Amino acid sequence: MPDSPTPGRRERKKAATRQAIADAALELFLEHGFDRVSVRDVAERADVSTTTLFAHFPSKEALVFDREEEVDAALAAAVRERPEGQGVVEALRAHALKSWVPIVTDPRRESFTALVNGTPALREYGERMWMRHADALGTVIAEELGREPDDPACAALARFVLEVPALTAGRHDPRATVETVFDLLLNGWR
Amino acid sequence: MPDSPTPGRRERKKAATRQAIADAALELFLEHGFDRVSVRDVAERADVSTTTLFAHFPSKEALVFDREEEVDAALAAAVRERPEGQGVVEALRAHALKSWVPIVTDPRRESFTALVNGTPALREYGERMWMRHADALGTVIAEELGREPDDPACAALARFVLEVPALTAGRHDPRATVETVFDLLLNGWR
DNA sequence: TCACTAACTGGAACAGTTGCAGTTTCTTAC
DNA sequence: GTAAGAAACTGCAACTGTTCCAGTTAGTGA
Repeated sequence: MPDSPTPGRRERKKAATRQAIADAALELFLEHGFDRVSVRDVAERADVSTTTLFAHFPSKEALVFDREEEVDAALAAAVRERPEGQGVVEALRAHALKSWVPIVTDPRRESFTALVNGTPALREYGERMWMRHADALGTVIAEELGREPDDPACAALARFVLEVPALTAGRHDPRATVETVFDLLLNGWR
Repeated sequence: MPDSPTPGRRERKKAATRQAIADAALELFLEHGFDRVSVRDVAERADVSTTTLFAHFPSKEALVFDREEEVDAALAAAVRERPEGQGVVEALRAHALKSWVPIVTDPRRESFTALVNGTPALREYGERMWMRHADALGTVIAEELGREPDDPACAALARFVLEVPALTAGRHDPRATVETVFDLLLNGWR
């Protein structure tokens, strides 16, 4: 949060435009379905040109996944600022339970989750974006453990941890699944 | 190999057309880069209409990943037909070392690998296609161990194993990476 | 040989995305 | 306060992947 003190009119208007586009998109997608709404429709509803829309979002799918920064930072923090003596895996388990599970199970997000899971393009885009954090997380883990930045075991751990949300998707008990998967990561197969 | 005995002229021609398209695509992609070649170019070179091209391949990316069947079958076989007393993880490790590593390290594939790894769209498409085998593999593992077909630990193991190729991409010693990752899967994180 | 049908064709159309030239609106330095 | 400069926005045309459609060609099987 570096720029709380009134970012100037221009930046405020820009943010407002972006928000208007995202809102229009979500509204239309939830009402008619992602595939039956064109980006021109979204732009129309938000009262901007499609050119402007693409100046704010790199793709149609990105309209749905607004606000996904801070993830890198949150992951890094979870690892770096873990309690004295706690292992990396345990720290990530705690982070998953505290930060991811509530999101998945939040009833207010139900329609949103249904939209994403019900649209292959969105689901895949979401997972792809999500997996982009793997490099950063792997590097942080390696750093924390004093290994080479591209240590294969650290890279593997990072990718495996990031698979967790995909593994919980559509299950009745996400919490239990998270526990199971982290047990596997910690203790190995058997 | 169910239809070796002369599949008839029609089927042979169809296969030839498909092959011509795939060949033309690879040739052009290797020469100019994936993004600088349009599907119309490919169709032109293969001397077919773009309509025909899309009758054989579901997307532009699919032109590159020809022939990727048998993967499900090979994975299932690796698990099911493992030696008496060998664990599932060890069986998959052996399969990875025997079947995947040689492909990645084959010098004849160098330019192909460079094309895929150098084109984000292709790399992501490849990984996505690859991950589609996760459900099947997870089910086979569960079955082999007498668990529920959607057992979370089995699903997790399947996804993790399928991440291995992605984890070896671009590393100087794929074999060592495979070993490291499977050690992690078998023994857990310390 | 003849009907049947799968493969192929050409072209139009649609949707996502980008480029471009020009306009509006905010910012900043005078 | 004003003028230069930059950023955001506009409208439109173009390109690309993909699909649709109506028709042609060429194996197939009776």
